[in-house]
Amino acid sequence: MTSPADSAPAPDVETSEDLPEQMRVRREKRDRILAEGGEAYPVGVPVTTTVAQVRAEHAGLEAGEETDVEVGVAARVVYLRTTGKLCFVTLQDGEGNRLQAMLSQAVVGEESLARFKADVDLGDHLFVHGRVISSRRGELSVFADDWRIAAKALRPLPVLHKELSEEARVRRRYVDLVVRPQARDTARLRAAVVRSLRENFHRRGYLEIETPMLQVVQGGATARPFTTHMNAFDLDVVLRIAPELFLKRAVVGGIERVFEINRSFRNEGADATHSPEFATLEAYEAYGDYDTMAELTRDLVQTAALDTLGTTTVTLADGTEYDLGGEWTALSLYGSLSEAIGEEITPQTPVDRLMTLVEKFDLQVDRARMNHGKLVEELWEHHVGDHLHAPTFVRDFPVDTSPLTRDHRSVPGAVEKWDLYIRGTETATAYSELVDPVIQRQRFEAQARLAAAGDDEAMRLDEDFLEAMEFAMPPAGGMGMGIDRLLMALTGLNIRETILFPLVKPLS
RNA sequence: GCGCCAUUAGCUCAAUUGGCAGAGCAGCUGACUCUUAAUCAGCGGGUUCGGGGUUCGAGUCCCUGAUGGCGCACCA
Repeated sequence: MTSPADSAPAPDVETSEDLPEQMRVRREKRDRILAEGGEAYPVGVPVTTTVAQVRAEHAGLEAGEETDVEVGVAARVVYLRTTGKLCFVTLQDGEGNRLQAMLSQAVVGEESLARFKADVDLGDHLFVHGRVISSRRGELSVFADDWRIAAKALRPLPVLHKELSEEARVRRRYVDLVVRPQARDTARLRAAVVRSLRENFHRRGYLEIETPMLQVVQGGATARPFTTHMNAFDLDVVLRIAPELFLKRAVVGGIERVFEINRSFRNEGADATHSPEFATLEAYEAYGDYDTMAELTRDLVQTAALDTLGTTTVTLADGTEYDLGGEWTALSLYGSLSEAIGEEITPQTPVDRLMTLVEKFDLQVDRARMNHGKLVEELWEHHVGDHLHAPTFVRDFPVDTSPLTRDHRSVPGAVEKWDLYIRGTETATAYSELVDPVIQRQRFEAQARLAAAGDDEAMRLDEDFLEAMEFAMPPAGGMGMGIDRLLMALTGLNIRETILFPLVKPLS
């Protein structure tokens, strides 16, 4: 919003000589338009329809055929072909639909056509009014009897024939959206996928809620949080690393099927699969367990693929196909690791033996922070995880890396947790939730000891959460899925391409 | 955080061994009433990412900083 103080006439751009030629030229055009009493940024233009509608309603027009249908449309100029007395301009809307406009000197007059050539640039938003016709070559067109600049672009559009460099795409996504069809497709696919997920949950009787992003106690995952401060309470708070502990409070309160799709934040490295702010889905279902959540998750992913792409065999950005359909492989963490290294590893394998193996395979680990679970997961990742390609559930994890998961009903020392790997990337995780408040307190105390020993990713003891659990949470399955990761699975793109405006470092 | 590679016109990219910094599109001027990334003729446009150094001479070599990509580490 512009405050009154800001609306004073802008001073002339004194630095115009310093600007690149093309920006200087466009600023001069704007100034000239205003000086001649015209408008470079009118409050509105009298549009009567959209580019898409014109195309849809006149799809059958034959080459050279004319109609009496008069329309007013506005969109961005992406091509200009200014011949002597008949000019052609291609307009493109936000979805990439294009429509040609033709400006004939015989219709608009010599003065208007000259002004068009002088004032209109690639990238401007242009309004044209006229009859819908098909050109002699069969191009659907508006045969203009009037035109107007709807908004003047002061910066040149990049070339439409080459993709922007990867950095330029991310830094100027708005330009990327104009020039690159896949940028538009990805933004729309993301919205469609999230919609599919929501509708699926609603069909299942789940309630969507929003839980705090500003939290007093770091919990729900092992990760380093962003820290900040609330002045009014003089209180240090963290941006949430997961919504888990609040969603469970909701289950305690009787919201027995609950989900949230929202952002979490982790103050860790950023790479092709990690973003400091990322969208997750978390869902809890009372009287379910991790098997219930596996079925749910497979259906959510497969239905999202069918709803948005029409198939579970998705075509990735590199042209390869990836099959998300059918049943998915399930394997046991300990079993698959034992098989891979040819030695029986169980939840009872001592830390010393695991450390020996880690050294034998030359894996780098932070010795001070290692426990049984971290070592097993390290070994598993290198021997099994890195080689997974097809969608795979990896089941039954070590207890000491899963403080919110209940003990396995039949495997001593393990917990009922699975991770879902898609194209080798961890995309979702689920538990049979730990609901015994006494054991939960013991797990938190173990985490607190790690934190005291300097592990800043460890969970903190959340007394308020424990009190909630002491009012009894029903047995439940819980699941978390990365929305960005799901988009990656459906497209084969880097995480930064699935996020419209990812965090980028300032240039200066 | 560590290592490797990259950064050149508005955009996408060239530039041999250290020897006059270029192309396509875009821009400007002119021609053209059915073009399709229009065409034709002509003309402009550069802090070669910033700073420092070596050299007669640096886009190119050295040091340093910034940003990005990839790999490793951490993580979902």
